[in-house]
Amino acid sequence: MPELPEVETIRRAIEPLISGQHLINLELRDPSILRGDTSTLRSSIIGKLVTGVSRRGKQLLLVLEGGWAIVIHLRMTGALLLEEPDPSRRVRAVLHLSNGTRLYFNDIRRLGTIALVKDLDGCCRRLGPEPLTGDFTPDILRQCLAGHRIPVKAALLDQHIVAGVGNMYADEALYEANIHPLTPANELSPGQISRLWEAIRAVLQRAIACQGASIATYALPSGERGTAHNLFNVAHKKDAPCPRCGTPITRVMVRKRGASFCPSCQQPGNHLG
DNA sequence: CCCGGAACCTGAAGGC
DNA sequence: TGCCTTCAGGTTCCGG
Repeated sequence: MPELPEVETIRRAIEPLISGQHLINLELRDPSILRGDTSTLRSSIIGKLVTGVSRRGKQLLLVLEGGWAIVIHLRMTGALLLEEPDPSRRVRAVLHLSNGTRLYFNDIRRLGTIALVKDLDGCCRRLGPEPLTGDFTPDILRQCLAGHRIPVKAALLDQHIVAGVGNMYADEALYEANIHPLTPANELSPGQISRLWEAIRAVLQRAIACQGASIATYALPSGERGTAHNLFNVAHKKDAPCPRCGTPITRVMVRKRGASFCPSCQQPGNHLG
């Protein structure tokens, strides 16, 4: 599933190909994926210069001249491909650039969305902090989690608390920080906050270096697969031995979401350090 | 604010 | 073999 490392990998791949080009056409093969005031906005972005490609959380932002932007969210099964896939029946939209580059928005389940926005700041304002920027400190993380009695696993998945972390990397970060997923977010000790902060950043950076995790349908724009899943300790590892202690990895449901963890290394009430 | 549940969506996997 | 149910997971919305 595309989380922050996967979206960042896609951003890095397409940025040099489309930045500085003009958007010739936004071909909508399945108009239902488009969000926002469609007809007016669509006509106002055609022909615009793409000034850059950025990312906010799991959202890919194609920034256009004049304050416009195309905001792409891949959700579960979305992909941006440089070549038309075969079969092509799941291509929902195609972006045509002035240098001939085409970006195929492929999405099996049609949960992914494309939004055309004028107010980029406004559309990202509700997201929590970016975990890989310099202003994300342990104290910022502490502030984000304060006041939330919900399980820390659920808090990490809430994009309004921290942006970009999804199910896989939340499980990996909690494992690396030795924190039980059901620990109330506002009951983490200073030491746990500090370890979790470090773990979130390490897990995400490592995954970016591996160009993302291709557990299911995720692929780079080139069609290649990422290799970050080879580093996973707990995510999608139910019943496998914990790399540290050998205890089989357990999977439980936390607020209707699967949570994989080591029941020995990540015990509740581990307020050590 | 806090929480649970449903909805969106399709393909894989499991039960019978 | 085939039908049926469940699950997977990101996000939003709605009700208590």
